[in-house]
Amino acid sequence: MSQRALQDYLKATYKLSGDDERPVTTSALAERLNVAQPSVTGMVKKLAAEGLMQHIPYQGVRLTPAGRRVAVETIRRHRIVEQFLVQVLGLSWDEVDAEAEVLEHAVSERVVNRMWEVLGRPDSDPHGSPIPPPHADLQESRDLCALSDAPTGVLLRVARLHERSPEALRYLAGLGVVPGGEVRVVERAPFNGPLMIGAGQALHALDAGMAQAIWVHAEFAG
Amino acid sequence: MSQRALQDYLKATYKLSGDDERPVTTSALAERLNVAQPSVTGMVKKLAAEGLMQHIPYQGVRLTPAGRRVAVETIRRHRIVEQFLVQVLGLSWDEVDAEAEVLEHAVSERVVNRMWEVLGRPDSDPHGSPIPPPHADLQESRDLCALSDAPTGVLLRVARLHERSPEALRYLAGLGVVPGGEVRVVERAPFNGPLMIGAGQALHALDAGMAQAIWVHAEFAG
DNA sequence: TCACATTTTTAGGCTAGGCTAAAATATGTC
DNA sequence: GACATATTTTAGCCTAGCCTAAAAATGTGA
Ligand SMILES: [Mn+2]
Ligand SMILES: [Mn+2]
Ligand SMILES: [Mn+2]
Ligand SMILES: [Mn+2]
Repeated sequence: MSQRALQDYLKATYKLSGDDERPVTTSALAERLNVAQPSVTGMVKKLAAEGLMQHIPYQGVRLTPAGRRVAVETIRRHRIVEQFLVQVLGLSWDEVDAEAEVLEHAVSERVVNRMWEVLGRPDSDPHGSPIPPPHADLQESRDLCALSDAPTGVLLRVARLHERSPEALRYLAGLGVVPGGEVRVVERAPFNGPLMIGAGQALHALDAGMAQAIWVHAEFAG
Repeated sequence: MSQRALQDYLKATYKLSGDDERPVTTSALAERLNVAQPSVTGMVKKLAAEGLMQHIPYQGVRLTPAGRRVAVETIRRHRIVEQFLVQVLGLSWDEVDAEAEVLEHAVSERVVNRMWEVLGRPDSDPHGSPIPPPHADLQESRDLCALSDAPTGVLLRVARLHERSPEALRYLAGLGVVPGGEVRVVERAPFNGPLMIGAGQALHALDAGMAQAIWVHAEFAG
């Protein structure tokens, strides 16, 4: 198996599985990886044979501890590369994801750790996602909740942005929604409708899907 | 075709072809790329169909102008990455070649040009090989000759080291042979035998093959 | 509990980039 | 100019990673 395919499958499984490590369907993987469902079934069998996944036919897949380690190391490389591209090479934070999606498979452990050192051992990437120390595990969403699930009226601090398209990120930044910034949910339309959010002085309508990509600190003692 | 295969084949052809752009045999490519000869014939046909090479069966291959451009851009990325790994990330100059061999296919034009700017637009890599400006052509061995062809007794300045193994590079550095350093050919054994070279105070015997990897300025006005 | 819609896997095929063994071509020697 | 030898190409095969269409398993609701 190519490193690229292997790492992308494990990473996608990890991200879809969540902190509670619930099983992931092959169709969810297919959608996330932009490949057909039978392609996923084929790859999943190989990854299971390698001991990186557990596959229960018709049920779904789960990462083994070994698979989880590969996934976490790949995500760590991705985030360090992103931070490096922004801090050292001056690329803009909304466009580094695509570059990192390739480079995460090409940088060696030595190179990525040197990057991390040169950056001063940062603990998060340009989108607010955590960077663990070498070989450490990753706790993704400690004390965070999506803006779509956040209480109304409370002042909240933005922790991370999960949206990957540069356009979406620039749009959110234009609204004042950036990691470390403040937002308030003013009103929530019923039936999973758009949210009215306050950021700075202004009030904006925000699609519910986009609100899921915005993670805020659950308790904001601001 | 994958970018990786395409770029490595064109790069190898460029390097084996030399400044006079003489035709390259498929067996020479096979040896350089560590693949079997029939694999090269197959790839060469595809690259010729893409307009990147001209293939005359049983004779050899030559790069087209388009193929040469791809080769030069790939070599440029390789050398900028090497210099960046040494200068910014602190890797040692004898071990960056292997890293660059992978990264040269993964860094985008934007990233490599930012690296070049951050480095202060260097005109050579850690081994003394030239780095052209963006989109410029490459003149590899202007006024250089291999130590194996250099005149005896004359003080020479080392321009570049073509050897790729870290062990060989460290050995040469241990002898005092580094880009920018000085050497003198004291004696040359007949039948392409070893050379006696002077570097600093000391005198060393050097294999003729290794002497081919050392390029010196043809006229040293030192 | 059984029919039906949905999800997943299997079956079979394709391209890329390798391989070995056999056939074709080129070259050096007499 | 003919032949032996070396080089190169062709033929046929393999694995990886993708695809579509068909078959099988799942689970829903009457
Ligand atoms: Mn990736
Ligand atoms: Mn990120
Ligand atoms: Mn390469
Ligand atoms: Mn170099």
